[in-house]
Amino acid sequence: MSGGKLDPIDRKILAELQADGRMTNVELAKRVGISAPPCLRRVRALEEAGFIRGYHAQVNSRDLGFEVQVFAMVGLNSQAEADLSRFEQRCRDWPLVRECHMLNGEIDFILKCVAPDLSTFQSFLTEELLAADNVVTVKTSLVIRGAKLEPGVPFDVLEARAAEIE
Amino acid sequence: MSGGKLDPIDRKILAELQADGRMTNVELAKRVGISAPPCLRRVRALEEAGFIRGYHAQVNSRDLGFEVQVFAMVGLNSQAEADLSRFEQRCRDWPLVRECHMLNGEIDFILKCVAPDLSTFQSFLTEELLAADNVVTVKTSLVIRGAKLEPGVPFDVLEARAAEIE
DNA sequence: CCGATTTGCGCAATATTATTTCGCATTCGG
DNA sequence: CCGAATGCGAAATAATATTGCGCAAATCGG
Repeated sequence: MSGGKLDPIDRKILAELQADGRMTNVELAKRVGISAPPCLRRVRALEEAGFIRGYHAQVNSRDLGFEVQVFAMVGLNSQAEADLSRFEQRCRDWPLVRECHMLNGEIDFILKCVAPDLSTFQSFLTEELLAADNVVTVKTSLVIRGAKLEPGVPFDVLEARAAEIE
Repeated sequence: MSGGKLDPIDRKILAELQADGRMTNVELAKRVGISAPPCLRRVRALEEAGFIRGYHAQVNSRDLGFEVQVFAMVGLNSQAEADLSRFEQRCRDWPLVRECHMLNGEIDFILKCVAPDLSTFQSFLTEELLAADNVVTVKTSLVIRGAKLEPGVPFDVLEARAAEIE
């Protein structure tokens, strides 16, 4: 695993842990075809090297009382790096904003937001987001339903590419 | 935990497992202030009841060779339920599409896509997405950088609300 | 208000799993 | 062809998960 390159076993480990992050190490080892100790060493190395950023339980936000999900497309006045960074920091400070991506094109940022109800979101929108420095336009779209929510990366595509490269 | 309602310990469990999905049960028990066996029982019950949908390792897609992330805003011709469902099924079948949300407003769907490189994405865009039945407009925006990527739900907001309700 | 039922805790015992240690095989550069 | 480096896996040990109770507090019908 030295030079930062991954062999097929490493990729299999990542794929399995992406699919089930609580799999026991013995089960994982069985699936990738090596014994438990080297398997654990590989997992630790992958964590250490940053290929694995963390493990998270996927909670059902609707059941938890966050009925509203919204995508907000934000346009800024100035795209100077300092202003972009300042806006990003704002987003990090807002708990209702779960994701913030800087985009190219007319939209500068897209935010994925959650809220317990519409009025909570509206308050956030008008009092926080629209009121924020440097924000010019915000277009929001309510999520009606999530049709696909796959975490991470398509490992089947990755394997196909890896096979090509060989 | 009977009627589907959550007590403060359950919420703490969810918060902790959302933050670190591989935490051992003893550590979790320690943090939420009960002993290991009832803690494990609660976790199982939360999984069973669907509050926890699964556990996933968060892999670093860029390091894995998926350099390109794109948001695609899709407009359809017909919004009849059958047509919406057909499009959603298409999205589920496309590995490069990781998320698909149905929205209100002029945009019908927003897709979060990944690809190893731009040309792979362009091929997907022209040969698959734009060529798909019922698709009228697709606006794409490249992700320049991800400024905030918090999985799940803001438990601090949840706790604040829970406190109000009491 | 009281006893029966329910719910949920935690101790203690057992089964699984994680982690360390170490020796062996393979690879690689000289 | 040889020593160093890498990575595997068996075996031993340390932690953890899981099960099986008994017990206490809350709930409920009378």
